[in-house]
Amino acid sequence: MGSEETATSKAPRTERGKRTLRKLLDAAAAEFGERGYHEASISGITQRAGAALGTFYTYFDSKEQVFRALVDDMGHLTRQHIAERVPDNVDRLTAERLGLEAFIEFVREHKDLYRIVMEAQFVAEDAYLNYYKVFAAAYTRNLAQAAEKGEIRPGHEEERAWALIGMSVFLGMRYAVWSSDKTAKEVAAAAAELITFGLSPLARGGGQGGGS
Amino acid sequence: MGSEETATSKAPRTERGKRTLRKLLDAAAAEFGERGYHEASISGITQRAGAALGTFYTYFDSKEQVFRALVDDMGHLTRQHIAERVPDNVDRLTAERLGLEAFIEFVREHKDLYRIVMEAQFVAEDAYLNYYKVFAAAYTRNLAQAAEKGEIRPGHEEERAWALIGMSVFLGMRYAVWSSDKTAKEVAAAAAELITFGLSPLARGGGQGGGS
DNA sequence: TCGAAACCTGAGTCAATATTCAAGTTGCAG
DNA sequence: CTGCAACTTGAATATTGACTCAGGTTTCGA
Repeated sequence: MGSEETATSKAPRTERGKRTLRKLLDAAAAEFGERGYHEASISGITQRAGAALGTFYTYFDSKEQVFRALVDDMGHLTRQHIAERVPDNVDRLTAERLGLEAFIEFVREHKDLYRIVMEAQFVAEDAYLNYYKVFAAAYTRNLAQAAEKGEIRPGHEEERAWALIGMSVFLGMRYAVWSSDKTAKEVAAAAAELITFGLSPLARGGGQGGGS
Repeated sequence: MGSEETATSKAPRTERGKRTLRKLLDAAAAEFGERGYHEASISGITQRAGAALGTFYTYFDSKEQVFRALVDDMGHLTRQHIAERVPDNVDRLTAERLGLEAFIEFVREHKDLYRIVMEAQFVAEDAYLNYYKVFAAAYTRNLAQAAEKGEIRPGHEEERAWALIGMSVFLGMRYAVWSSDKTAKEVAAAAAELITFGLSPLARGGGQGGGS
């Protein structure tokens, strides 16, 4: 459905307008990311953008609207970044590892924006819900396909999808937002091992095989 | 050490005072849970509690302080509920399943309070951080012990702990907060299967041999 | 029973800030 | 060049809600 052009009436019509809109969006991302939705102020955004307070309302209807725009944008960027890093001819288990690695890297490069997505849960719940539902649906489908091909053991794809998303989000929070004391590769490798073999002592030989 | 008694000076000294404090805490939990931190108002809390606005400040210094008190309380309640449901003589893999089951049940019975914990990330980040750090530390220790006993394959206990916590949180959000279309048992069983054997098609069904 | 400490009350203070608007300034088509 | 639409400006408006306080009521030990 039309997730584009949320506010046609406010679209810029000149070059100058386009430049200003972009400055405002970047400034908004920085302001929301640093201070959180409620601490953030429109005047903070316009100051960062080097514009006057009133200019904001030339391009947006409200504080919440910019916020939503940023959340949606974030969904696209995340999916795009992961898709770029995961060739679609690899098997599911490899895709899981590469995907998680790409995700952690992405969060690291966009801490501010990622915070915005998480906060959306309390500011624009429907946008948040949508963000993860889209992810979960795609994930569930991928798992089901992999099960058919015999790449993974079949069963409970939906629960697995949510479980795996939760893993990614928390690992991202812990190892990308809060601290970067391990590389994305390391973390992804450890998690991939868990995802692939579980905790059972019976699987595999028993060793780790550690990363690089 | 002293994580108790955040505001000694404001502790109630009579029976009436204790009753009022309790009413305020319950009212605050309901108000924050339903409306979120910023939408919630002190007057909303006192109205629910059937008290006057000023009474609030007899027991709390600020809006944020009650909120923090609730987050801390939630940590205790969660751990307690899980501990009650997980006998400590069972092996780790069983404990994982029972723990997750208990967790989902708990979230279901305390949706409002659980929302508060999640929102703490943006209102009282240090309280939130602490909440999960305590969990992760205990989890990491449990995994390490289990590894020593040979109940699970050793390796990367910290990453595993965060991954498992993330799974629980997201499964709780999806299957307890957003919808209850599956029983806690079902969800826990599906996740436990993933945790135990991973996604690999070789585990379980395929005779792994392995055993000594 | 008495009085002081504890507690309760709610109108009023005060700061913050989202949003509006009337008056400019700039860009561009003709 | 001209003039109008697009854009910018920032002071003013309006609302909201956390927090205070001076004066009353209740509790409870002595």
